[in-house]
Amino acid sequence: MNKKQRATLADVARRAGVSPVTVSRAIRHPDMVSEELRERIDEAVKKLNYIPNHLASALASTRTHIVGVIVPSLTNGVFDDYLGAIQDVLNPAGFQVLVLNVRYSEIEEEKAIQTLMGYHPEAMIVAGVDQTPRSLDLLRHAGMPVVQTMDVSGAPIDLNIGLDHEAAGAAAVRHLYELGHRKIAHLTARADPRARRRHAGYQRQMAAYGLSTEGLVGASPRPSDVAMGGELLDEILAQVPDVSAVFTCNDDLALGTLFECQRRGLRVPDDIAIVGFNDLDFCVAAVPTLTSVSIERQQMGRWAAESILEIIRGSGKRPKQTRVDVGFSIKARGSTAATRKPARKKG
Amino acid sequence: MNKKQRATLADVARRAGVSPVTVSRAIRHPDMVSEELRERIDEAVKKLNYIPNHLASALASTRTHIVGVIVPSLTNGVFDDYLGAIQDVLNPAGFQVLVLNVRYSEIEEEKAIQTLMGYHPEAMIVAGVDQTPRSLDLLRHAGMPVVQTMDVSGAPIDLNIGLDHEAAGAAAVRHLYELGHRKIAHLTARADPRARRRHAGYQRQMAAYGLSTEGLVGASPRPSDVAMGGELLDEILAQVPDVSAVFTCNDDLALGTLFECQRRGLRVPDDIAIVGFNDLDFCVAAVPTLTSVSIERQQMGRWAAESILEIIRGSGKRPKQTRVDVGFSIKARGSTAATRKPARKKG
DNA sequence: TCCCCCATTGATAGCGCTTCCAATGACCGT
DNA sequence: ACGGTCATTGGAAGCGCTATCAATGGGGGA
Repeated sequence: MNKKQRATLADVARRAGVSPVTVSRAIRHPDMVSEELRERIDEAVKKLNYIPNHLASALASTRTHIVGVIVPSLTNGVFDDYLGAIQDVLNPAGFQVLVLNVRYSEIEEEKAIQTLMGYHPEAMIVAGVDQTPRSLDLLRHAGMPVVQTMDVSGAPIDLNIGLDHEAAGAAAVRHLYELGHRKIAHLTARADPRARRRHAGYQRQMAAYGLSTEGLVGASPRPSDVAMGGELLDEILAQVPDVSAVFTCNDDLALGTLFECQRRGLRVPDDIAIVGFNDLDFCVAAVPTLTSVSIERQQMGRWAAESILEIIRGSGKRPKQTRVDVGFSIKARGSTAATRKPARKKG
Repeated sequence: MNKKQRATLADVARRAGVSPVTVSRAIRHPDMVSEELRERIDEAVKKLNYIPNHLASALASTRTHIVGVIVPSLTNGVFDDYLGAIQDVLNPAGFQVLVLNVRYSEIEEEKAIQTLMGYHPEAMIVAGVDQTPRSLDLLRHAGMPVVQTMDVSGAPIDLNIGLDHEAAGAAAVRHLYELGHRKIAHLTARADPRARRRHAGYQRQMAAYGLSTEGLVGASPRPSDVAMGGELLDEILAQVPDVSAVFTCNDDLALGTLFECQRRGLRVPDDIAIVGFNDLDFCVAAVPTLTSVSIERQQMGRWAAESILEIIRGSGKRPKQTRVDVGFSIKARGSTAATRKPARKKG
């Protein structure tokens, strides 16, 4: 660790015997500088280990080339795929993605938006549509493109891509109903707004079928993990021993449910059918394979990033499409395969 | 989206009828400003929705309050816990963590380090000790504290906290050997340097026991996922049908292995024992529960962050300890429970 | 009562870079 | 040979903020 300050543009200029402006140009628009100087400058850059100061450059040009992204979690593969897609579009275009993880906390999200704005990003991508009034206000007056993803409820701030979680929850119930299930449980961990909508969809569809949900909803305030799936299933079984299917708010809980069934000797899907949410990679590997609601997380990320580029490059022109519902699809697998007959109890 | 520029310090000053310096002070050192002015300024800040420009402030003060963190992946819970711990220390101290995910690519890592340095972070935390020569050079001359985490091999650049993956790999083998296993397989996905060391430890320990590893190593160049665990187990079984135990380079593969056993009707641990790595949350939920090598990812993150704060606050003084081996521990669970007797084949 | 000290506020000078415009000289056509 | 054009290069100003030091005035001690 040498204590000497990092080299600046001026240092490079001095060493190459040119003016600072020329160095700046040689780096950003090499074709505007004669070959001779360019080489001399490149050499000086190497020699001095010069790395442009992004803060100074951003300040002077009022172009930060930063896009702020707020995610509520990094614990599962969902946001990894999503972020990956965003970066794959933005990085090659010369933009840096600044990610803040707010761990499903509205207060952290408010702070994160504020922090992010301090960096003057050129656009912002936030997950969900349920920001606090203060957050909404900040975003609305941010003076930059804002994309809300993952959800399509309500009136978007600006651009919006997502899916209808209420419909997805209802569809999961429908899937099970059509397979003959009537006692359908719902398990949900610390419920973010989207999980809550899925729950609402479950309730609505159950009601539409005239089915009671009493004793069939297992909820925990803790963040979800696999073990919780088992715990919540325990609770349900204690109240409704003949529950025949479980729809969980995410795949972790689905996996935990599957394990708990194995532990108890309940056959899946014969005794209990399971539907998860997100369609993470382990769904196809599990035994039996897990039915899950698949969502287009990569597409959401890609679209958000591409729309932003379009706006920035088009100097503010709005893209023709500002709102997209990417839908969802139920990947029907082993955990909801048609069963020959009710095999347990009361059959 | 209003197009008008964001308010600046000067705008606030004008509105409050004070000088810009006073506004700056009122925001950063409120107790240095009289109550009356402070109130007037606060009001102006609110009214104008003023958010300090972090870039300008960092440039002027040469304090960015940024700590750069490079992670090789976000796909599993490992780096989530780690990042969470880092943020929990750094954020309250007024530092912003800038995370770059390099997806296990050395080239991306090189670029990420360069990018990060453009932001003039006050410290850097990188995962692993296997940076490219160019990366090492950049980090060594970065003129800031650098913490390498997750591994302890070789000569650290600066600070270092991690564990000995070679020893961990060997310990996993020892655990299985002592339970009577002799045909111990190793499964590994796209191998980052740490996974490679675990593999080396496996090889060393097998050799120490005089055991052959022929046909017992399943490797894939693809990034790991749960399904791959099954595929690799298939390969092993094709070559060594009487394999009795499997050590995987991570828990995803372990889970996939478990599922594959279930699919094939192989009993775990009676027919095949399994040891994973990382001890992710699902290990305790699986049936049987999965034995795994537990690592102190939160502690590594916390220590890295705390050491950085210590150095920054102590104006460069080195902490007494600059290198820590946090070790590892094998969480012995159901998947390696002692079996009564060899139950399959050749028994 | 006078002076010193401290608390409060402001003026000035950059941080490292880019934008904008001017200056230079080579080359061209006529 | 001369004005004009283009390709290069440099100078000056300033992005929004903070560090530094100066200026102001009130209060307390001698």
